[in-house]
Amino acid sequence: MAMGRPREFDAETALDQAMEVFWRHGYEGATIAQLTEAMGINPPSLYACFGNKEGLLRAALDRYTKLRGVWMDEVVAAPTARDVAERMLMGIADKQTDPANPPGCLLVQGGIACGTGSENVPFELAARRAQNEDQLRDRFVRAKAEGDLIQTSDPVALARYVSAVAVGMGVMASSSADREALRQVASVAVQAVEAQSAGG
Amino acid sequence: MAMGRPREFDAETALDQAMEVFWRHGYEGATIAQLTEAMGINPPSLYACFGNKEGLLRAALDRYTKLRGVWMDEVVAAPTARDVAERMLMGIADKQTDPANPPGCLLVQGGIACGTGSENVPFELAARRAQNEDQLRDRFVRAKAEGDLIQTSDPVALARYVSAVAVGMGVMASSSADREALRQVASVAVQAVEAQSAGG
DNA sequence: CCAGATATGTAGTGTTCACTACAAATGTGG
DNA sequence: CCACATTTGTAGTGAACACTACATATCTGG
Repeated sequence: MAMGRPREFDAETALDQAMEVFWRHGYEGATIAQLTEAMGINPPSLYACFGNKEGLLRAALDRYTKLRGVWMDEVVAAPTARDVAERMLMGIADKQTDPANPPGCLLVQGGIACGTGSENVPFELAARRAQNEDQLRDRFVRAKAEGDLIQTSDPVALARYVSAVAVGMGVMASSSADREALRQVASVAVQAVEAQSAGG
Repeated sequence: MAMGRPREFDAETALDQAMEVFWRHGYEGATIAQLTEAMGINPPSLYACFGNKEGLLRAALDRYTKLRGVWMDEVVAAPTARDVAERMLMGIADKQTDPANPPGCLLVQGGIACGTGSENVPFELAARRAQNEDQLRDRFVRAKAEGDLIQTSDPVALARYVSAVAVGMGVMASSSADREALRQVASVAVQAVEAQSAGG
């Protein structure tokens, strides 16, 4: 009985636009005015759909990590730990300098430090980064079990390491590092994984 | 002829307090009210001494990089490229989890992404990080000339790599990574430098 | 002791922020 | 066609922000 007036905008398309604004300006740097303009809607529509600014960020993060999760599945499908690291870091070098997106990574750009009232935003981002790290860790645990990584290697530390390099590359990308520079970093970084690989 | 009323606070002590606030909340997240309270002064004193909020940040960054520069000199004094990397990254693991300071690194926490009107803050931070990278690069160039690094190694890429790892560790530290986790990352990271070292 | 100069504390300034009342518009079920 | 439910656009709301006018206080040089 009575379904109400239908929404006139597509939530996912609007989220993509919001994602870009957060990505470029960070959570605190992004204003509702910028967000609504990018999304092509007015503030009341935003609040009716996403609750508040933080709810919008969470929705954007959900969408970001969902897209990214598909890619991560391809990454961990690489045959060896070394190839996983290389595929991940080289892919990140390309993605973080893709002109179709703002530079860097939303999970870093979103907000490393925030002011009073937004203290949980950095934690929110950290939790999403931790998901990637867990996925890497599981893959490296398997690599060690398969004898691909040497027995003295620590899969947890390796996953942390690759994750840290990825974050560092994201910060570099956001401060105008070019693709070649990021690839150089990735190339060197992979050598540490090689050093823990059997026959490497 | 008439020197005026003397300042009642010590500028460097006040800067240390401001530094901590920027470190913890980022440039945009830090408010003048928080800054003045931490510094123990009133807004007019702040503006008379530092110009504006951005001027205060620059002064805090100057002080931060000055203190850090002393430490970096010790780092590059290590005998080999490998030891330079180890000393730097292990030292960072300790410093970024020192309870005497906010977690992470001011040059990252200060603001990776900022809103309209503060666009140059991220560049300001990036420029300071680049100084460290340059210092590392010079050291690695020397290491290669000395035969400490193998002839196929790229000192520029190596410096970029170590710098990227340091930044990544900073982000990890700010999201509650403990000292042991950072040391693990440092330990793995050093292996990439070892792989480019003569006799490594 | 006085004039010039700078610092300080109080108490604001205008602006921008996230967020929302409200009425009009647009749909559905009976 | 008629309640009813929900969305939309306009136009604000109070709060927080960076920053400052101004009177007072505290110094130096003569």
